[in-house]
Amino acid sequence: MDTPDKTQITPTSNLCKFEDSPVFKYIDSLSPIELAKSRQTDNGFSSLAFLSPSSLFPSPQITCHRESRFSVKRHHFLEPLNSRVARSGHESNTSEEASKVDEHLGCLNNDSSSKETSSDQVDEQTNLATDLPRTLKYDCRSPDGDFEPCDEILKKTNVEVAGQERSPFQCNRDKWEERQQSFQNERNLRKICGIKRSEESAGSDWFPLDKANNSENAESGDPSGSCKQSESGEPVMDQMHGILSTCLPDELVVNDSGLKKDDKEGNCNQSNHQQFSIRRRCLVFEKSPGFGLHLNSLPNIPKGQSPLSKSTLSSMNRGEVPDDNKGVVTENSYEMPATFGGNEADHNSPEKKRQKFELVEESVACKRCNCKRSKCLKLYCDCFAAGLYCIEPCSCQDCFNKPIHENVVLETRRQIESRNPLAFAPKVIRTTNGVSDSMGDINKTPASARHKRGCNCKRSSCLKKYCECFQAGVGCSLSCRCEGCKNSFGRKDGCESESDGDNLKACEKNASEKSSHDTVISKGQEHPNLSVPSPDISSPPFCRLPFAYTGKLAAFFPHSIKSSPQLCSTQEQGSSDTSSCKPKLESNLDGIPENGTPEIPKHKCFTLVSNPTSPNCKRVFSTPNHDSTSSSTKWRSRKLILRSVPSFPSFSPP
DNA sequence: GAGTTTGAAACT
DNA sequence: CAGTTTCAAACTC
Repeated sequence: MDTPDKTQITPTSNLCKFEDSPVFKYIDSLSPIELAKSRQTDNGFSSLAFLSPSSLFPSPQITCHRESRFSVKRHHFLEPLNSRVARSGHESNTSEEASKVDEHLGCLNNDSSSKETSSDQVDEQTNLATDLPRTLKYDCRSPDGDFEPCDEILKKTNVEVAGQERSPFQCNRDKWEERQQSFQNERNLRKICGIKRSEESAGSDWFPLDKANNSENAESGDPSGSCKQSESGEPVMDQMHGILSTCLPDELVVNDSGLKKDDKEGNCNQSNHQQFSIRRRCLVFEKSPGFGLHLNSLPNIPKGQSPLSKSTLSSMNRGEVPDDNKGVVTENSYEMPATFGGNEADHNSPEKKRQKFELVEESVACKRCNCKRSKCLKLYCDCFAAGLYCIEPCSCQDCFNKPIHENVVLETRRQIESRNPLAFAPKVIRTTNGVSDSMGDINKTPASARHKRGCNCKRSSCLKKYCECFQAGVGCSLSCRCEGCKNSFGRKDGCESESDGDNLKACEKNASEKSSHDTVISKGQEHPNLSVPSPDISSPPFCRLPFAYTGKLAAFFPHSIKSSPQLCSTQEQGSSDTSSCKPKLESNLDGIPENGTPEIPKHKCFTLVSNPTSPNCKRVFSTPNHDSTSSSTKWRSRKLILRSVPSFPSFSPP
């Protein structure tokens, strides 16, 4: 009676088939159209993507949610009655938080056992159950274990369909199983490591995927004490990656490099899993228009408190995931949105840490809001705008920006982002290392940051905190429409302000060089292979490109930027990063104005700055014109990002 | 602390 | 896209 309807099954099967295939994955990533499609689907799937900001809404629900939906459907269609019965209770748990996992472990295990026995599982399945720890089993059954059902479906389908679709299914079956296993492993890992950690990692580092292997592997061995590999012998990471690809079309191909690398290096499960988790989160984040912090609000933070403690506390109070593992990570929690593209390298680098710390110190503390009529559900609310829940210190009234109203908050955010995808993106692109100095130079402002959209001051002369630029401690830029700008951090028109004549000259010089750089960059893009990843490259805190992509991409084009002494003079690290990734990307986007700063002449300024700094590189590429049409903007951004993939053929597996 | 000013956000 | 309104922070007293 539950015999799966072919029509119903087909889509799923096909989906698996396509996504499983490495070739298709690769093509998928290369094809903007396909990607856009899938994204739209995802978007429509749920607001999960939007919810993704782990820092804010650390709840594992996000991940589970997506997965669960997948699994539930299949269960209904394909699962044997007994299986469903056994699992029925389980499904209800799908949306439950990971924190409750333990509570259901026993139950789940039972379910899993029953299911495994009941269903004609392949030996692999059995083996998997045996090999995997309890938690893993749980995972299999858990709502998260959508893949198991899928696997079953596939198997059944294979039997039923036998000749018809046998080829495709057979071809992908193994992969599916592998992915399933890897998926389970990941879940297990997450359990072991603690969801929070993965979330933190997600919020903090994207790049870590690669680097994490080196550092984390050593530091955090696999709790289980063994490096796991899929039965097929294929590194779990690879499988996981495949799963990701399947489930999360958004994943950048770039990640593959890291994965592959991991595989080659024989990293342990934990790190891999962590990374995997991170990626997943990243993926989700990417989908989200962006959970950015309004950095301009950050400067308001009183400095009496310890950045770390403060940030941590803030995170906890606000319902964010506290960063327990890394002191520096606190920043992430705070910046979570912007940090989606965090770079592990940054964390590892002492200098980067210092910079981050400084940044945190500067901005972590969050001023409490005092909203009275907005219910803290509008961008008027600093907390809301920063992607944070209001907490006790807030003096707001009728506040809805609280975890208990998470749904409301998320929905509101979604709406706001639908209007303006960048609404929650960091307003200020801060370059601690001077990455955006390229831009800064152009603008002649000493501040190594810029307000993404620019201010619109009329009477404050940009000398008071009414001015977002001033408030953020950054100079005005060409993006600003302020009148009578006297921003002490840098006037929009002048390379003066604090800077002296030398700066002015430098500014001009930089501008000219910038042009040349652009040229170089363009060439580099044309010949991406020529670019060589730079190990030293670390993205500035503000320049967090989602996924490993950021780091990698940046790594590919540091040279072009560095070629300009001035641009890099201040701080090579960041500059290389930002510039590298930006120009590169921009080249791809030729003719496409960057979001929110369309007025800025690309070739004059590193308008790109806004982009690179953008919490999500995707945004970086989105066109300003599309701001109003959020969806279209998103798609385009993603397309662009994907297009950059070809630049890294060597890293991305075919 | 109340009132004013300011500019971003939201709305039309 | 421009103009207006709403809002909350910044500021002044």
